[in-house]
Amino acid sequence: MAVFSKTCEYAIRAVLFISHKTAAGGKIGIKEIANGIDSPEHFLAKILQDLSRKGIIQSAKGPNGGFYLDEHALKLSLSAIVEAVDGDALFTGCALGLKQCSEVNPCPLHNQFKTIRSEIHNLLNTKKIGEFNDELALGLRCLKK
Amino acid sequence: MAVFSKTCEYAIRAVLFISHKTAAGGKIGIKEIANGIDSPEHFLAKILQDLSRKGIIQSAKGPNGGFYLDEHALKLSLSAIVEAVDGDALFTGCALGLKQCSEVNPCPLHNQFKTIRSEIHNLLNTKKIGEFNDELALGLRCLKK
DNA sequence: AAAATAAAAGACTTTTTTATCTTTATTTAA
DNA sequence: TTAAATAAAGATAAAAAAGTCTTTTATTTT
Repeated sequence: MAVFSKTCEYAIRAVLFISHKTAAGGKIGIKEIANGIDSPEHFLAKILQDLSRKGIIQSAKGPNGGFYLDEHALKLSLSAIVEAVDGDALFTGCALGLKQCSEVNPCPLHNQFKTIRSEIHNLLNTKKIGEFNDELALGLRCLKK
Repeated sequence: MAVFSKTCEYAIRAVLFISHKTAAGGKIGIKEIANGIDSPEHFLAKILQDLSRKGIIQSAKGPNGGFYLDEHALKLSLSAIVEAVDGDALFTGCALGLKQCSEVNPCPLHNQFKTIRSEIHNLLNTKKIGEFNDELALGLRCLKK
């Protein structure tokens, strides 16, 4: 199993791509995004529509339209994307799938995974959408293949 | 997204249950296991058949038959179960799903997730199947609900 | 040898995830 | 005000994961 769903992988890659490509203002179209992150265009469209409805990214129709990020969106952390797409199971769920697993009723892996989950949550909370722009511009980080 | 697939969650819970229930020798049947970990019986049967084929657990047909663990199996770590069921994507895959993500061609989250992945791998490598028996016997750890 | 027991195997169904294709609505610019 | 551009929405489809049910095979006990 992967850490994130395919949908969430595409979502994160797309948002970072939009951030990087529109850092100088302007918008970017779905075709260019799908191509830039190597994802199926129409499937990605659905994902971005959803993120747009949830206010995580912005969009505009018509000529010169496309996707972009507003001031608010730029300050969001990666966990906002993950929670919007995959929910909070990764941060709060039991590793062994037990609904009632808790401090007082722990599964065998409860304590160990509590630590790991909080590390993941902390990492995704700390990393902001816009903070990868520079390295992406320099070609030091990859979002496709 | 959860950390493990549902199949893998059942697999881990079932193997720990078998270990605990057969610690004194003897075998345990699929019905009792499914009931003990709150999983669908026939679905679990398939999972255990697979683990049995792969030598991670043992089984015997006929009256007084059932599932059990041999000497070798008891020494295995949880990562053996995870790798058998979910493969090694959790330990080696790119968080953003990029096939060619690597040290020289890293995704934006490569370094952070390298650490997290190795912590998970280390945890699962360290924990042995038999080491939960005592706490399970004392009712201090839960495998169902 | 027959009956009973229990896992193994096979066929099938349902649900979820991932993906594709077509049509509609909105906006801009000529 | 019409044509072009572009996201939004809807309808399917394909693939994978999860779950169920039935039949077969192997083993043991009587």
